[in-house]
Formats: sequence, structure tokens, C-alpha cells
Amino acid sequence: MEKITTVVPKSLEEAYTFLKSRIHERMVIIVVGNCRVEYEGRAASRISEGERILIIKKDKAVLLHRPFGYEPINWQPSSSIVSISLQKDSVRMDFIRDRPHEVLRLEFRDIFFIGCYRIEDHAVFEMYGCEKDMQEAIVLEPEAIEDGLNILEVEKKISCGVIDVYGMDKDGRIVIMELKKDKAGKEAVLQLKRYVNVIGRELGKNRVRGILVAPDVKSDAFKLLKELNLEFKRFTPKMARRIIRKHKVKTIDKY
Amino acid sequence: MEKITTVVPKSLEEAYTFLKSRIHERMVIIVVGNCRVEYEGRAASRISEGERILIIKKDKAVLLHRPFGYEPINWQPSSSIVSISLQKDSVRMDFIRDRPHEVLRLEFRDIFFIGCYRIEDHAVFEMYGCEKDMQEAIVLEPEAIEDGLNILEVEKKISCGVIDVYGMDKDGRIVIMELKKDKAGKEAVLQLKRYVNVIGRELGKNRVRGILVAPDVKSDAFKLLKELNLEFKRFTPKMARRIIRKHKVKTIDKY
DNA sequence: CGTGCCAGGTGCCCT
DNA sequence: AGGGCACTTGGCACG
Repeated sequence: MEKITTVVPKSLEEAYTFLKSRIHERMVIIVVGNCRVEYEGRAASRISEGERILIIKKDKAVLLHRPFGYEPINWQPSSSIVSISLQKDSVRMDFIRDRPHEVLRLEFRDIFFIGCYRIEDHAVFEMYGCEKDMQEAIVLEPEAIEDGLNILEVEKKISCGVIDVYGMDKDGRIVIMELKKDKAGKEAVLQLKRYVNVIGRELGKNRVRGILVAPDVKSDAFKLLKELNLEFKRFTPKMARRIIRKHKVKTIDKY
Repeated sequence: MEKITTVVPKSLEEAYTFLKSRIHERMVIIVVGNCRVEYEGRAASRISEGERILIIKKDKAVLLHRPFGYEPINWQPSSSIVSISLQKDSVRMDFIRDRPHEVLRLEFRDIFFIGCYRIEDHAVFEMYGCEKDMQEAIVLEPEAIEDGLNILEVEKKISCGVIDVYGMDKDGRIVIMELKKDKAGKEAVLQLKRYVNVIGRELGKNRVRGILVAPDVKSDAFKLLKELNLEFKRFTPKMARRIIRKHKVKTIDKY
């Protein structure tokens, strides 16, 4: 059980034999070779021969990469069924998943390299600066949005949709906040408008305010916002991080 | 200039020396090893040590993959600046891009494997069953949507947004079609409504119809559709493919 | 399971 | 460069 095994096969047969013995094991397999591809599922695609890099992960997630570009040219998310067979002039690999039913077929005419890696990674991935951070910061410090604001609920589910932050202003009016971590577009404005409409219908139109909370708004979206009688408040993920850190320090200081 | 070069380095120094000599060349480089990662840019992230696979492509697109899962844990799209340095107990790699300014730093404590691949792929990728196909099919055969429909324009740009297909029905009313290749949700309905509003304001509300063209609609979206006085027409990418193929055959038959 | 919605989304095309 | 929008989007949380 080597951690790493690499092969530069002399023939397709050799490549096939080696891959067949490893492909169902729980390891990462990398294949570099010349293949053509057919995919059929939600959509369908085809690409003729070219030199590409195939990665089969431990959970049978499959990625086929061209020598350039960020995105894989073809892929299969995890839980696909894997099969391999030796054809007349090629090694064929089928990766199948159900729900949705999708088939990815690679036909390798040439295999230059195979690598098998028994690697482990149990680390926890931490991400900062996402929308969730903004939400958390506003709960910790509502005055970051405006004085006298009270947060009543977060992720409030209504008939069709979810209100990011739901509160009440110093005059007793309901405040609906839609958060965006990036420059907000029209969808954000319309999303907010829908929520304001729904709540407004319940509680009375002039008892409900809608605030788009984001680092910026696209110009057309801002016009739309004004037309729809909604408000904008600048707030960035970085501002959120600062607030969260401040309150964490406070919490620690207590002990 | 070997097509493939692989190294199983005995030390970090050896790995560093080898990588340094190759990292700026136009080839695909794969590194397998134990690293920790920091990213800072639009957002920020951090992950402690774990065994991962790094891919540096010819265009300096960078992908860092865990041994499981479809998505890279960290990455940098193409055109990033690459630098490498030997630290006390690690090999450090920085991948930087401007606009937006983002920095990805990998700190390898251990490198098990390095592979360099001089590969070429100039094949053309063909994709079927996308929204574009539906558009093409409707232009070729408008009666697939309804009898007497005439297509006037495709991808019609209006004040804010793009109308997928724009036509006129047998009674002379304008028909605005919003296409979706998958089950349509609320956004699709609202998108359509916006276009109908804009055109309706110009030409008179009751001279404009809006049709959502998709394989299916989510139930809430359908309710919203009805409320907003819009229509739904079932049409799938597969139906589109059939129409396109039929017309291709016709075209060939002519010659 | 469907429904809603975020994402360092990415990519493509247009003005 | 900014805006609009599709994508085999993927992924997650929740009814």
C-alpha cells in the first residue's frame, strides 16, 4: 500500500491493466493522455481528441481538465459509478451518476501517465467575508445600519422566499433588509421589493421599509430602487468582519 | 524538452529547485503534497495542513484540490502571477492576480510528487441542449410554441435586460418569450414580467403577452405566473434538438 | 426529495 | 470596465 504510485505505461494494455486494478480503490487517480469525450445528461457535449488531465477523486468525483483554463471541460460530481474497459484502440472509461442520470464517456487513444495518491485531508476550511458574516455583524451591532434599529429575526421565511434580516426601527416601523456581499443588481432590488410587498400587505404598506444592504449598487438597480421607494445602506463584508472581531474580543475579555 | 517529467523529491530543497526551474514554463504542473493555504481577495479563507493536489495550467490558472469533492478548495483563474520561494520549513507559492486584487498563498510542508506535462489540446468543444438551442429551434419553427406565431427578434436589448425571443401572434399582439432549459423558478417569472412591463408601457398593456418557455415551472413560480397574467409553454432542449436536426436534414436535402 | 439562495461563483457577450 | 445573464452551474440549508 504505497502512498504514491506512478506509471508511464508503454502500451494501452498496460495502462488498462494498471487502472483496472486501482480504479475502484479509495484513492486519487490522475491520468494524463489523449482522449475524446462524450457526455449526455442534463445537456450533451462532445469533444474530439486532445491531451487532457483526468482526476478521479476518492469519492469518485471526476474532473477532466484541458491544459488551460480554470474550469474542467467535462466532469461528474461525486457518487458516480465507474467502469473501465479495453477497446480495440482505446481505453474506455464510463462515469455514470443517477439523479440526474448522466453519462460521461472518455475514450483514451493514448495514456502518457498514471498517478495514484493515497492522501488524507481532514482540515477544516474557514471562509470569511461572506454574506453570513454581514448578517452576524448586523445582529451584533444593528446601529451599523441605523440608530435605534432592533433585529427581530434572521432568515425569516415568508410565503415565497427568505428575508435576510428582519427588524424594527426607532419609530416602530418594520425594516426588511436584503444583504449582498457584492455590488447589488436588479435581482436584489426586486427580491427586496417582493418581501416588502408581502409584509406590507399583511401589516400595512406604510408600516414597512425595505433596505438594500451592500457594498454598492449597480446604477440601474439604484434607479429602480428609488422608483420602488426602497432604501440603500452601504455595508461591506470587511466592515462586518471588524464588528465581529470587536465583539469576539469583548466576549473573551469577560473571562 | 521531455513531454513528461515526474519527480518524487527526497527533500523540500529538491522539490523547490525543480519547481523553480519549471514553474514559469508553459506547461501543466501537478504537485501533490501537504500544504496550508491562505487566500485574501474578494473574500478571505484559510485552511490548515492537509494533503492536496495543486494544478498549475499553461495559462497559469491554478487549482488546489482536496482528495474529495468536485470543487477546488482554492484557486486562481488564469493570468495570475506566480512566485515560489524556499522557506525554513516549507516551499511557499504565491499566486497573485489584479483586478480584482487577490492573493493565494500555499505553504507546502511536504511535497510527495511533482509532474510536468507538455500537452496540447486544440479541439473544439461542442455543447448541445442549452438555452441557445431552444432559441434556434423556435426561430426555425415558431409553431412549436403556437400556431401563427411570428418571430421578430432574438436577444432583443431593451432598457434594462435582454428579451430571449420577441415575436407577434396571429392576432397581432406582441409576444415576449423567456426561455429556460431547466425547471423555471421565480426569477424567470419576474424577469419575464419586467420585460412585459417595459414593452407594455410603450405599446399598451393589452397588446403584449408574456410566455415562459421551459420544460417545467416550480409550483410557486407557476402561481406567481398566473397572478401576473403571464403564460407558460412547455418546451424542452430535447424537443429543440429534434427540430434543429430536422431542419438541418432539410437544408442538406436541398443540395 | 423539491425550493430557495449564496458563491472568491465562472464564462460569454454586449455596450 | 460595467452590465446582463446562462451554466451539465455546485453546494447548503430547510420544509
